[in-house]
Amino acid sequence: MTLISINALAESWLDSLLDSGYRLTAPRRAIVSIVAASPRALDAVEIYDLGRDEHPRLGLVTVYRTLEKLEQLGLVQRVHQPDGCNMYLRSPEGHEHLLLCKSCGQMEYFRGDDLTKLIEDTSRRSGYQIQEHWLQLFGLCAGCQPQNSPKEDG
Amino acid sequence: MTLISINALAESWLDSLLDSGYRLTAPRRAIVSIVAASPRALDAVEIYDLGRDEHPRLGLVTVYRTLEKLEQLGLVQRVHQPDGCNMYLRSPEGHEHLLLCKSCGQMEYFRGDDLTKLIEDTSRRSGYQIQEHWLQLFGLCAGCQPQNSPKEDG
DNA sequence: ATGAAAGTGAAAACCATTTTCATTTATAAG
DNA sequence: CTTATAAATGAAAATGGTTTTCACTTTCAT
Repeated sequence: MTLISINALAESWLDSLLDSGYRLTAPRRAIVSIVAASPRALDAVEIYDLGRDEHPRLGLVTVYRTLEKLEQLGLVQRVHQPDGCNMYLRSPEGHEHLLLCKSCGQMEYFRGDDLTKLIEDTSRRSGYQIQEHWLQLFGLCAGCQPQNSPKEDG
Repeated sequence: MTLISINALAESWLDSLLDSGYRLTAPRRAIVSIVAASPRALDAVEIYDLGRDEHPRLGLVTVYRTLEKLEQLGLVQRVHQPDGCNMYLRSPEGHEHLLLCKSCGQMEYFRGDDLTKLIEDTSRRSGYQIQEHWLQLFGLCAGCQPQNSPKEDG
């Protein structure tokens, strides 16, 4: 994703906020520019710290409130961590799932087309009407894998 | 699962605790009997409340500490909720995934055999070495679905 | 410019979970 | 059956991410 398209993404988020009746403020612009540009999930405090470079008076509360709005608009996805905390990541196009590197925090989306069948099968067998699902894979990205180790059985 | 086998399950958990060098105490017996017998995921406070019927002096802290041990022994599985809190559920036999009813809290395990292929494919395509995964489906169990509503597009 | 409503941020509140620490208890040894 | 001791307990306090409160500021329509 180039700088130009990242800026376009941030602009489109600001447009969405406006379209939904929200106002454009300096704190929101700072938060939007950071989250739209980040290829990895960030937690609220990271966004807060980065945001204060751009807008020193920024408050952590505003970070949470803005993320909540961006999530409601479907622009940002909340990522649940094993420790119960949340990180925030721009939404993918269409429905994809998350792949997170436990070492560097890098994330990628991947398409889970196969999952549709799994969910349908499970719904049929169990009788459940399935409304929502979480699939997150955790591991080591290519760059974080030990380069020298003999191949392992994983 | 019959009463007899539930009691056997609780006994086997107590044996596991002993085998790992832990002591058997009244609070632990109460917690084990509740969690081993429950077909649905319970949160810490639910276990605390149920546990005090059996052992009135039980403390919430002990519930957390015992659940931590049971989880480490692989006997209990922690279920992450969308709100960030945790519930606790006896572990399935082998690797299965969770299906939770958003209405009544009933849960079922289902086998995600198909997921193995998805994970392998994703690992190959992304270069990630995948170590862990979460798959949880949320919906309405058969009993909680609106019986009278006209069929919907879900 | 002006006013009303939305937005902000510091501080306080919240709440699930964890830590602290003095007391109690299970277990092994005698 | 005692006794010693290390583990376990529970009340209270601490923690830490997140949310609420509220007085003040800012946006935007007029």
